[in-house]
Amino acid sequence: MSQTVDRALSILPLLAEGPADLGQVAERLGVHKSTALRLLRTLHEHGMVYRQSDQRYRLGARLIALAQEAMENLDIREIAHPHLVRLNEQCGHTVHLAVYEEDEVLYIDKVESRYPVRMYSRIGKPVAITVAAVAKLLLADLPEAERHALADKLEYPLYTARSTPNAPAFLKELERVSEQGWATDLGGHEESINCVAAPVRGADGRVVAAMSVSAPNVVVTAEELLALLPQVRRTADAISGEYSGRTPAKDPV
Amino acid sequence: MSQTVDRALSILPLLAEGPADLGQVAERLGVHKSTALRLLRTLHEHGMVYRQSDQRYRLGARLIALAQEAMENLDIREIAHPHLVRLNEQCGHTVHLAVYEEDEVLYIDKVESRYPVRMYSRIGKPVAITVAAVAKLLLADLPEAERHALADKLEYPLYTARSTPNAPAFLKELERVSEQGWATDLGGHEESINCVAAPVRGADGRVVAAMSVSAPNVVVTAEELLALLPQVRRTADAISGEYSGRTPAKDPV
DNA sequence: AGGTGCGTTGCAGTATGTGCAACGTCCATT
DNA sequence: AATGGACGTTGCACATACTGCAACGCACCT
Repeated sequence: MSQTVDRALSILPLLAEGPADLGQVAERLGVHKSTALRLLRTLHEHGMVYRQSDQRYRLGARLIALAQEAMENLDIREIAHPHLVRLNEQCGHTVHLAVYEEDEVLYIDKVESRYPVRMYSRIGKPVAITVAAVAKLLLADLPEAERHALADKLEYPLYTARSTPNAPAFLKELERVSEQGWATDLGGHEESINCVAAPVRGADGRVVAAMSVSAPNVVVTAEELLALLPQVRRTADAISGEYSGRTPAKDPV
Repeated sequence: MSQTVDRALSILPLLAEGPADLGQVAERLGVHKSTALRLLRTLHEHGMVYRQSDQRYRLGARLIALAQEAMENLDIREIAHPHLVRLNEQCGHTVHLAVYEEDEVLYIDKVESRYPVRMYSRIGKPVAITVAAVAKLLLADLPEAERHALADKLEYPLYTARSTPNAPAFLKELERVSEQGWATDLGGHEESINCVAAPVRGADGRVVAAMSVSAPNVVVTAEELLALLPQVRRTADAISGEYSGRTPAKDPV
């Protein structure tokens, strides 16, 4: 809606790919160098971009700090965390918490496995939306129209032979997940990694978050991991209960 | 430099304090509601803000994802990580990596303690700049003019009785740190937590990052922690060596 | 019904952002 | 050393695109 702001914000994902100089930014924005310069300067004043010693721009520290605050403001994370830790203490595997927001699913908390083999994933990282167990739960709860629209819009990268191949398969899987109330990802993202996930629901029954336990084949088989399902569901339900009991977070006066 | 972008970006830290509705945003920006609406819409299109069910705005998922990418692009983090993990395996305590950027010091990596007592800190979180051991190392290396200007600009919150009280004390401490080549924080931030830190240097000898080992009094005494100094310095030097040896990261074609 | 608070829309005026062209600087090349 | 090119930077005139206003719609409350 606002051209100037629109252009300025378009610079950020561009820089996320890697550092770029003024000319590159101007070219990719399709504007004159002087225009790009002024936008970058404004972004710089706010600490959103940083000018490194070779004069090129990259994303700045304030951006990272802001994102940090954004996550700390999510009350679901705060409530869930101790539960995730407890589950990790019981089973030893990696535990994730994820939320859905406008076409993206992202991890907002993680407790590392106590086994030597660690998974590659990070808080704040967008999830492989078409295969991850937590993503299935979050999307399965969307209103039908939105769910279909999103499924059509998505791409279906074939990470492995068991990745969800296309929209119809995905929608079918979502329905199955919706009925059974839990989800799995058996090697759909990385060949040797399996996950079991359960939904966290708000007072109105809508899914507000999803949590999962993940472990590589070399540690436990898929069957052994599935045996943890009751524990995972109990944990998710406990979080749901605590979350529903509270009044939604208000501003601190 | 660009008024519109400037205003739009000013919304973000404002929302970082907590969700806000249109009226509040407009008021705090000092602009008309319709103006604020257009800015918020533009931010929304880019996923930087999210409109929750009660119509209020809060920071959005794309912001978090961007920050994530920003950190993954920091080559120093990538190089340092395995070293941090190794140090953690040796000593068991929490290990941090931090960088300085335009008046802020922030953690860019962390390996959790293997003792049951965990520290409160998070990747991406700005560091208590006047007391943290890593901050001392990073600031001690700034050009004198910049260092003095910054020291004057800072605030000196008294977290504990041992917090750095004011600019002169801070500058004196920085000189000491600069000479000895390492730094400590002995209960300056939280009464019972101590840290030992060492600098990571680039090929030109400038400090590009700093790493620290932290542990609460209940686990080890300050003296015991200080005994780890040689190990910490060795680790930091190893990272420095590897970082200097490499050509600075270029765009992947 | 009537009133209040909030988000939203269309519009006219002009402040504000835009592209241009020229300049300075640094680096590579001859 | 001298020349050329690439890149960031500046000042300026133009008109686009942003602003604030006022009116509207809507939901909620009394």
